[in-house]
Amino acid sequence: MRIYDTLEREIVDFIPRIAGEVSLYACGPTVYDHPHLGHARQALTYDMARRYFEWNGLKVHHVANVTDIDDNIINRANREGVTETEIAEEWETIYIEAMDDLGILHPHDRPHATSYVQEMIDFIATLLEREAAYATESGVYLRVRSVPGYGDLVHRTPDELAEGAGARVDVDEAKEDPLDFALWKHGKPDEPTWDSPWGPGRPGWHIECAAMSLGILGDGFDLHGGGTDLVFPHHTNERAEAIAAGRTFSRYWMHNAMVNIGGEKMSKSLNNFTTVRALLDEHPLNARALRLLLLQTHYRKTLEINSEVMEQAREGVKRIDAMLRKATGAGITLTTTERDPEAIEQFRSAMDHDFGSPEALATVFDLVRRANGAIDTADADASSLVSTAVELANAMGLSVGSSQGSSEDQDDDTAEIEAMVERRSQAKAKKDFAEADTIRDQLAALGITVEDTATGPIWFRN
RNA sequence: GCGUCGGUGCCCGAGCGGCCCAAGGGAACGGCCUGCAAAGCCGUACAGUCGCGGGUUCAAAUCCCGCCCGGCGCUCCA
Repeated sequence: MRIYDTLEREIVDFIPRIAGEVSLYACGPTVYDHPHLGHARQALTYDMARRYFEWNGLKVHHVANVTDIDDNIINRANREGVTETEIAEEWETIYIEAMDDLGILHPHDRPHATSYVQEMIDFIATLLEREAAYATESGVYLRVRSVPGYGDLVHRTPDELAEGAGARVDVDEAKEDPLDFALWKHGKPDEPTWDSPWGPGRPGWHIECAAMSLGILGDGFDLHGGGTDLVFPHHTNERAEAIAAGRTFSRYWMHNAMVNIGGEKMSKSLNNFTTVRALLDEHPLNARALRLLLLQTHYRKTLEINSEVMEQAREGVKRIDAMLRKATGAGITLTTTERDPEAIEQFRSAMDHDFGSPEALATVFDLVRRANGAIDTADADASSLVSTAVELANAMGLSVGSSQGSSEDQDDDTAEIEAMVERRSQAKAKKDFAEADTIRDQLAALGITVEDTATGPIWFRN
């Protein structure tokens, strides 16, 4: 397995800390608003990675945090006149529901910043002991220039980073250096606080991820991921905190590219975002179509999402579904014993190269085409081709053939539909095509498509 | 401005120096199948070339240099 490592800035061999196991930390959301397509891409990227590792038989420990205290949450709580906890809980629930609907596997651990305050305090105490941090009247700060290799992740020296820093950030006169950032902020009125050796206050920046990732996964864990916009300052500073504390941090860094809309990054601040919920509500196939669209684009490439590409992706999903429908109609059942070894090898080879999901998916679609042909000609290979296609698609979370969509609420009229399909067959047998077509139109009006196959008609909901 | 990533057919988008006269998906066109459809299969046109100009190499979409254009980062941000 080879992965593009942001730190090395090249594709490197990925060798887990413990053979056969992968520890993965993917920065999760700050919960104060709807997740948008950018969050979906982030979550889907690491879901893909995790699924692929697991498909390969690796034991994955996937950690994704929830940041449940920060300025945005405090601001929203004050604006709405409720507590920070209420805001965080409300939006975390909405976030998790959205991710569930996207078919994203739950991380094995979902730590909350507010549950790790003591660990953060201990962490900061260590930094002070090592003189990598200092206290002022406003809080505790990391002495950034004391950290060896600071800026390596963004490939900038502290001096280069300092060029813009003073101009953009309010310069706190008490800080030794403009680059230094708060590890602990002393409490202000109208803010929740925790007791600490430095007085009541709250955690500063980046420290929650450093404390939680090392706390749960331990030193030298394997892989740390997030969006490219987190490389600086978030990941750079998390890493600095860990190094300054004498810890070994993540050994590989992965960053997914942004989702663009209208040529610009989708983001809260630009207010140009589409929420996951809005996309999901727009079409029942969109959860799977979004996953397909993202998988068809390499995770490190910026992707523009609009209604046109979503429509194209939905057609792709339909193509895979149609194959399975056709196979089922022809009496083919999925097997776990027969496989197309060549396709499996191609798939694995593509994914092993820095998660080459677009190429991996190309082998799936090749399989779909070959399977369709085999079904048409009643070829003996049909069953293994179909099974392999379904297995590989599902390895990427495309939910082929599972209880996708709304299977439970569609039972009430099934008998009626089947009766109509039967009447149409009888009409066809009597060569009463006008009647047959009338029934087909009626079914279409109910959102039902009927397809005639060599083994009789099959129907499905659009 | 500095840093970084990218510019491939009608659209999306792979392509890890020779297996690329460039994958896969979508759309289009023709044929087969069908009572007609749908789905599917087969085939065709699309990129004679991979933003532009140089260079390295026996060989470049793939490496190097310059230029043009765009994204992202330098600020909360997935």
